[in-house]
Amino acid sequence: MGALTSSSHPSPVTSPAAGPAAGVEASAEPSPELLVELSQFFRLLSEPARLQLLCLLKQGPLDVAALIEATGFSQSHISRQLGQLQRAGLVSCRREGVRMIYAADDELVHDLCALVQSRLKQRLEAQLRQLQAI
Amino acid sequence: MGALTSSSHPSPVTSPAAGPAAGVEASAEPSPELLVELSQFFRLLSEPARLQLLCLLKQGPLDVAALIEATGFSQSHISRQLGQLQRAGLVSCRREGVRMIYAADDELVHDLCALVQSRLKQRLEAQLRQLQAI
DNA sequence: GGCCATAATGCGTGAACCGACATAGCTCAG
DNA sequence: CTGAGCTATGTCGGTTCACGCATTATGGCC
Repeated sequence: MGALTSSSHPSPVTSPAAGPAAGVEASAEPSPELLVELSQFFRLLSEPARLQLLCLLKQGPLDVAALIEATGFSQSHISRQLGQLQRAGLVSCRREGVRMIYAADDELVHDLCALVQSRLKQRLEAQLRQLQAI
Repeated sequence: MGALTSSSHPSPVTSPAAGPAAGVEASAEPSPELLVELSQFFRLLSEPARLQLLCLLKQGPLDVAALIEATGFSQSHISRQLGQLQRAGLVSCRREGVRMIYAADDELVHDLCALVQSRLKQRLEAQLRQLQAI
């Protein structure tokens, strides 16, 4: 059963975009480890709380108390999220007496957010046009 | 208790990057809805399986069977992930007889992956230098 | 019409993780 | 040294979600 399918069609599509032939095997495919690392990075950004922390820190260094005040989350939660972001190198912290001052340590995040934001806007506009066309 | 600390330093940091003053309130802060939408988008990329599907489709349109073959996941799982990606507009599908041909429908994802990948590489190199310095 | 292949959907299980409460650790004032 | 404030961590309940199995829906072939 499986033999027929695998032998019958090297190119699974009949459209002109079938492919450049030859490289049936994974050619320019990223390694599983890279995929895992990429996904782990994106996972950090997949939580509104963490994104909010990054946005707040983008405007300047803040201590944990200020972040608690700004977000309304519990102290333990804030501290945990900051720990994750720090391990990923997205934020850095230093002691200021008894306080811990956190600072955004990576411009990339905001670039990514801006790119995605523009894409979301683009999609909404397209949906709007579709609605208006009807 | 807090009176002394609050009266002594309105700015929580003593470093030169204390802040632009004035805008203590959330000024250029994104709305919670936007944060949620951004996080939902990033969540799509927070799973190695979905990233792998996007990478495979980047090299050309493929049907579900080919994606199953390439990834080793179950058919139901592949179909579900493709459904999520399609709802987000990252992939598009068309019928080809009994087959469903999926195609990557957004260049942005690969740009994002490339940016993050370069960042990961950068971090690894930095760690390597730190190890060598010792 | 039935039959088969392909893809999509219900359902269940297990792990991962959010978020809060309680506790321990660290630093400074007295 | 002792107490008080700020932060990090152990623990736990609730939710989400990946992943596979079984079933259903859809289109081609006899």
